Amino acid sequence: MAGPHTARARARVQMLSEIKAAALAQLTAEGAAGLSLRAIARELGVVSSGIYRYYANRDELLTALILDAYADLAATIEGAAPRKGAHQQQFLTRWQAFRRWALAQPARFQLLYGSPVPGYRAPAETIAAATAVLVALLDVLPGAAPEDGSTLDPVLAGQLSVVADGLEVDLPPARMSTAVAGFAELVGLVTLELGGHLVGGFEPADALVEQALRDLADRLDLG
Amino acid sequence: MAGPHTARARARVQMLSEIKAAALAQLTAEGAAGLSLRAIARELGVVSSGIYRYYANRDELLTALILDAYADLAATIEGAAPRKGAHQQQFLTRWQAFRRWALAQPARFQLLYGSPVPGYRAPAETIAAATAVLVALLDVLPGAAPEDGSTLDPVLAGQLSVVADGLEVDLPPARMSTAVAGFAELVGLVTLELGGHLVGGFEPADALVEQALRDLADRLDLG
DNA sequence: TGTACATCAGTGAACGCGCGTTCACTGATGTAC
DNA sequence: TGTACATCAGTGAACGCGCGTTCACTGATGTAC
Repeated sequence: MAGPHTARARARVQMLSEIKAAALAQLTAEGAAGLSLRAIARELGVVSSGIYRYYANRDELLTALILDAYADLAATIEGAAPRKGAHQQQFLTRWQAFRRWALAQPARFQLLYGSPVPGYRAPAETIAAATAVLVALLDVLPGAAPEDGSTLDPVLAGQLSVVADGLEVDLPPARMSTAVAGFAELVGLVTLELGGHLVGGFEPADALVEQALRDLADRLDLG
Repeated sequence: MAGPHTARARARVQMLSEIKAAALAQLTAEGAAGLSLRAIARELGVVSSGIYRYYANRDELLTALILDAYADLAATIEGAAPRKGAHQQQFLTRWQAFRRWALAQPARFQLLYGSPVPGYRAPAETIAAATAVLVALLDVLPGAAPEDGSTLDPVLAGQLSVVADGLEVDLPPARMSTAVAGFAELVGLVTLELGGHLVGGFEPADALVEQALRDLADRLDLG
């Protein structure tokens, strides 16, 4: 728990982060499935078995990369707009920050929201880390309930309450439903954009996403 | 172009499809990055170099799998609801068919909409095949323009018209915008569901998706 | 209907490459007295 | 401040494995006359 007090401990911290940096570079070039401990060792000028002083195996390194990415993404979103001022502005800024982060670092986005890495089984800690992102997005929505005469399926309403409680956000089921669907919309837009599915029509997709988010803001009673 | 008239030609057609079937099984087990010609050959009881009589290389096989998947998905959507009767019913049935296909064959969905396969460069034909899916989804929307006093960014409106023309669907920009965003929403919902991002809250996500699609239908002036 | 030739599916060996992980080791760094 | 011992980062060799692709070949199938 104590910080790095010795030269050895400081070197260790540095090496851990160099390994992750090299891994990220590889992720970008090859995708998660191509992540290779030997290639990382080569990159760092270290013999391949040396990596095992730092990560017990490939999966453990992948987990570290995933946890880092979730934390970085959540922090980026939060940092993009403080929780004050007009809700709509906060909303647009934060949700667009999600996209900007993904476009700037597509490999990390794919690591989090892309195809599952074959053979890798995510440990439970990653689920907790994932929620931080959703919380950062939902945290700027107003909690006050709108007229709740909506016709929501009772099972769904129950699920939505449970999730809202779990995330510790104060959103009524109807708005929560819209917000979760909106999150899926954002993930989908970025996925399509990165996958080149919007080529030939939109591209850059800024205007399309802007419009989608403004529409979403309306549905969330912001504005 | 003529069908298989000789035993040799018939055997060839059969072998092509056996290779693709084995490849699909592998895709399911290992993901696209783990697709191996040697493993396919082993599976079919053929020496590894034998595969090269059928596909010039790994990329060519991948392309064939992608083209097949797009075609199958588009056909499944079209087959789910004929173009007659209430628009909203057609819409819900077709869009839900997209999700059902994806849940039934997650590996194929990931191949189309998941992380790009490292080292694989999709040829232009795949783009054409991809549009068939979108057309199948958009084809059931009514073409009549709603009141078009919408405040759409003119650049975006232009892009939307071009895409609508390219797809040969008759949708005004405002509705096209909603439809494309809605497609992203569907892709995102399925992506999150398959990625296990909805675990602990929704799951099965049937009610969530149903609600999202009904909301979307409203925005599209169906119903 | 029969024969000569061309096509092509599948073989088997090889090339050159990469991977994750284990293990016994060396030598430098850190700790306790 | 100095010495004896413990820790641990990094080495180098090895195990056992898998991959895509090329090439010269054989023998069965198909075609033209």
